[in-house]
Amino acid sequence: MGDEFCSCDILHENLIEIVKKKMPQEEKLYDLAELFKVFGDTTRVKIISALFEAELCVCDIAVLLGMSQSAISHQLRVLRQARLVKHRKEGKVVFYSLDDEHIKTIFNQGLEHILEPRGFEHAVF
Amino acid sequence: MGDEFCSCDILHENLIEIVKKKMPQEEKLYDLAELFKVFGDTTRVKIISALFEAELCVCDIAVLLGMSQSAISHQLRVLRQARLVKHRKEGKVVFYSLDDEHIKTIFNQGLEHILEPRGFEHAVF
DNA sequence: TGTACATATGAACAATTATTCATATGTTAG
DNA sequence: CTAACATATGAATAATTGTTCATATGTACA
Repeated sequence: MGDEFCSCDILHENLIEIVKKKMPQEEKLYDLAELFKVFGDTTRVKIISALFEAELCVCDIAVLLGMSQSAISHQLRVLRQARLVKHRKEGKVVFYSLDDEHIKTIFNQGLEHILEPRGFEHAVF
Repeated sequence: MGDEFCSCDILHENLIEIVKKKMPQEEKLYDLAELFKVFGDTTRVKIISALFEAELCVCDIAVLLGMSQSAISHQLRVLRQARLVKHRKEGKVVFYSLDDEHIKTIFNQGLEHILEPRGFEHAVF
């Protein structure tokens, strides 16, 4: 190995302990990663972005994104399980809409981040 | 197929057009998904969460998370490329810290979402 | 100059995940 | 009850991605 110990550990040992204590529970961080995983797919981001504008049925979304009904339905299930969208049934048709205010904040902050101009440190030459 | 058309399309045709026009560019949505993908991994969420508390070197993080130096280094690269962390070199040691204010908002909104009590619609019996 | 050490990186493997295809469920209209 | 339709879902496949292992880079110090 050789990965286990390094002089650096000794130097920052206390700091590591302090940080460890301040960090949220392991389980919370796991759930948080699961949540962001849901945002981390182009199809789902597009669906969310569409539902930002209006309530839509499954078929609308499929047409809008040019994808199969099945693919959309599978992704809507993921979004539902993460409680990001809610659904309303009207006869055969199921309408989906956003379920949460946090989504808008997360989404917009994400957009702001990617639109931010790059500093020197990040320049890709 | 049979997925291509449905009566539903005809009903909401106008709505689809309106939504399509309002949605951000395809490319932006792709980048956004890429950004969230970076948040969507337990190891990286833990790293971010640790850097919330203090600037740390690679080795500190490896010890803190009980993972190999290599694994951490690979993940730090991903975080760097997404401009979520910045680094500062001091001799052999490289210190990492958070690079962006949006991260904190995104992170906290995410936490609020997962900590939110579940409504009836989402109850898992 | 050479050794020790912190970090970075390439390749390979294992695990996860999105989409497709086929089919099931549930609702409406005849 | 049956046919038509919107949506959901299971299984399989294809693509993506995280970690490991081995090794490279670059800095400090003797």
